[in-house]
Amino acid sequence: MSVASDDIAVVRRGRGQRSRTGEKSVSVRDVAQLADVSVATVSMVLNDNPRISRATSMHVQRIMDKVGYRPNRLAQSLSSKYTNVMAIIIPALRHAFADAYFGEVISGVCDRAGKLGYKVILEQAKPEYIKTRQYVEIFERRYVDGAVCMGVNDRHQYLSEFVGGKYPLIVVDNYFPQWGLDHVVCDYRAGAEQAMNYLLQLGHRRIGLIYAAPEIRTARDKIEVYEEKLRGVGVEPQASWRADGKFTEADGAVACERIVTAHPEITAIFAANDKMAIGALHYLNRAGIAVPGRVSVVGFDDMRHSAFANPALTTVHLPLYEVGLLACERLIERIRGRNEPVAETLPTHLVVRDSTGLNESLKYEG
Amino acid sequence: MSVASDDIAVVRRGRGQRSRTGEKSVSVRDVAQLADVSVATVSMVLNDNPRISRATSMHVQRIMDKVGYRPNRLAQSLSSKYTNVMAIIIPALRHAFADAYFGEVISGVCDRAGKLGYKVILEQAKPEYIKTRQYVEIFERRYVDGAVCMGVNDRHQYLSEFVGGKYPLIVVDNYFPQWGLDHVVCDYRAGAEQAMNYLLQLGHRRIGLIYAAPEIRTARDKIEVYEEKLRGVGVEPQASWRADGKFTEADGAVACERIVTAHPEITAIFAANDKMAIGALHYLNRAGIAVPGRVSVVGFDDMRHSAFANPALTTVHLPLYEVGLLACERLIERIRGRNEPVAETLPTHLVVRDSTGLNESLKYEG
DNA sequence: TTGCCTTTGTTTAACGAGTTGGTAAACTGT
DNA sequence: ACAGTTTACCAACTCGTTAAACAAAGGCAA
Repeated sequence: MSVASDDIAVVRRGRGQRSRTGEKSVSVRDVAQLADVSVATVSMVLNDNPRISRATSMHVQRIMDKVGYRPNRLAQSLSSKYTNVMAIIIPALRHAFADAYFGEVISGVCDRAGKLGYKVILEQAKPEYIKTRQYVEIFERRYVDGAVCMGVNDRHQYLSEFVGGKYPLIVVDNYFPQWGLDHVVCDYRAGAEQAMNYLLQLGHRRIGLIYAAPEIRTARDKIEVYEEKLRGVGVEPQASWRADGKFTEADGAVACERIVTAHPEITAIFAANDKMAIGALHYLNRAGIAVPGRVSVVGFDDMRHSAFANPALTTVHLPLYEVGLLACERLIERIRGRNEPVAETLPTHLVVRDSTGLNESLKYEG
Repeated sequence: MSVASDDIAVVRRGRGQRSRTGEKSVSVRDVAQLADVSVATVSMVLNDNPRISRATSMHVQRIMDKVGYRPNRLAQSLSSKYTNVMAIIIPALRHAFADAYFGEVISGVCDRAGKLGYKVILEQAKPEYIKTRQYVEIFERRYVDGAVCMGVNDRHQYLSEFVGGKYPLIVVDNYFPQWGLDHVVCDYRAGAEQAMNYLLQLGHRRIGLIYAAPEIRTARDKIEVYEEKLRGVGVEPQASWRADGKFTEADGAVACERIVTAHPEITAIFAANDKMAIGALHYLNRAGIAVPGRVSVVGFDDMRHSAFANPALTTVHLPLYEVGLLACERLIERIRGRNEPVAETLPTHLVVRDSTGLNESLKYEG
């Protein structure tokens, strides 16, 4: 017996992965040997295959616990078709992850993914990234099973490569009806209507618009609703009532200044996101223009800190965290085999705070 | 010749991984066969091993391009010891990724990681995550080669498992001298000194403190410097001059209210981060307390939108993006074999804006 | 001509799992 | 006691890549 045990050592010769510090990690083979069963049995225990008896299963489990066996995910994925990893692709803006907008969605995706056994990798779609087709490379090289794609605009033709569902992809907060992709979006039109209706109710008629990124379908929706709503009350929107704020505080402030100085008759500003709205508030404060006394401001997104702006910002709440949760779920369904495209639209609502008030000029008119 | 070619088909029987849509992907074997060389040669071409002649290399390259061969990363990692993936571990705060503080660091890590050929996965250290030791599981199951760890506090004993460098880990913005881990931190003490020195220069003596998370070493540093600096000018800091703002706008506002109502003699507030400072500004505005007229406010972090607060926030700038870049670099060095711990400290500087001014009460005293 | 590097490959065994056809052994029914 | 069935498991191969050991041919000096 004692001599024969050498054979075991011989069988294991050369095997056993060593970590960078030289420790060997335990594999199925080790467990199988210790439990005195075949590797197949261990594998089946691992995936609780009904072909294994409860007794054997418990026995093997105990051994696994004892030696601290952890199945190597690389080996698992190599043979199993799935990696259980998804990518989040965000645009290559400066310090994009520091943007609360993307952050909320990412939080949602990560929370749900973690719960469903998926890991999440982060990808930034820089020009170089697009040019070298990395977005498809991550699939071909088996980094991920699927991708959540945010902040894409109409010029991003690369999305067309995902038509047909060869590689699972879900688009967040934009939609491409022509391609039959999955998407999860907030109801941007309804949100814009809520904002505009409220301003109109307060008596505002000459309303400025700080827009951004008209190459994004959902951003264009806001512009269109703005125009429709004004025309709905018989006001023809002037081209110079609007300016591009590029979704940033700084450019939002500049846009606001441009609009307000050129058109002192403007009594309200609709900003297409909170960052620009906060930029606008900042300019108005500096310029000594009372908010909401002389000019009302409405934002869009309901970022967490917008409630703490001075004055607290009235804005349209977007369920971005929920969008993330749902996008993650739908993506996993697609990974698991669904083939018909789905399109989810989540409701928005207006959050009234202190940056909006009655159109004061009404007092003199009425 | 034509008959013998059947053998080749026989060799390939049963091989070829199929994607979920049923297409077979091309492997080294396919390339080898087409190029009429061995798989080893293809592998060596891939890693441009000098043992391969230029001619053969070019020939194989051409075939790879033609058939669109993409090496399977799972298989590569399985045999190569490295995964080229790193984790970012952040605390389990609600919607943590939407926090600009973490976002800046994450941006830095991602940018540098992408450039150096690493992918980044996101992990949230929820209680459950800690309890089941997932932070070590990601190493044992070969998800990652290393981890960047943010927002850890002194109660997070799990970090002690990384002592000795078995698994590469780098700690951001906190330090544990006793464990010999790698860290990259901002110079929190210097930052706090810059803020306090400035307030003292402006003539403030009765200064309130909105602190948070004293279980974090770097957060404690700010508190200690606050006390030291006050004592340095002969003022004994009162316990009730301070309140916990929990790093959020809402609690920052509450903390500010508590301090200011209990101590009307206070002329300045030092907040341990910008979010709490913005909460404080919000409260002060609502309460009709002039900033900086009656109370000055200094923040900490220099979040992007702090410049657009009303009034624009004076704050201590932290090079968080650079911290991310550096953390990523140092981590990769550690992965590649460095064994001595490193500790990097990055300088901060004060950004003076509009929320701070001379102590007005000096007028009456002087 | 022999011996010995170099250069340039190839053969083959890992890496650590999943999977499937096959088959002893233990039951069941008669 | 014997055929038929079920249970419980194993051997052997799979996935796609790396790397160590081995081999053949060419160059060059003694």
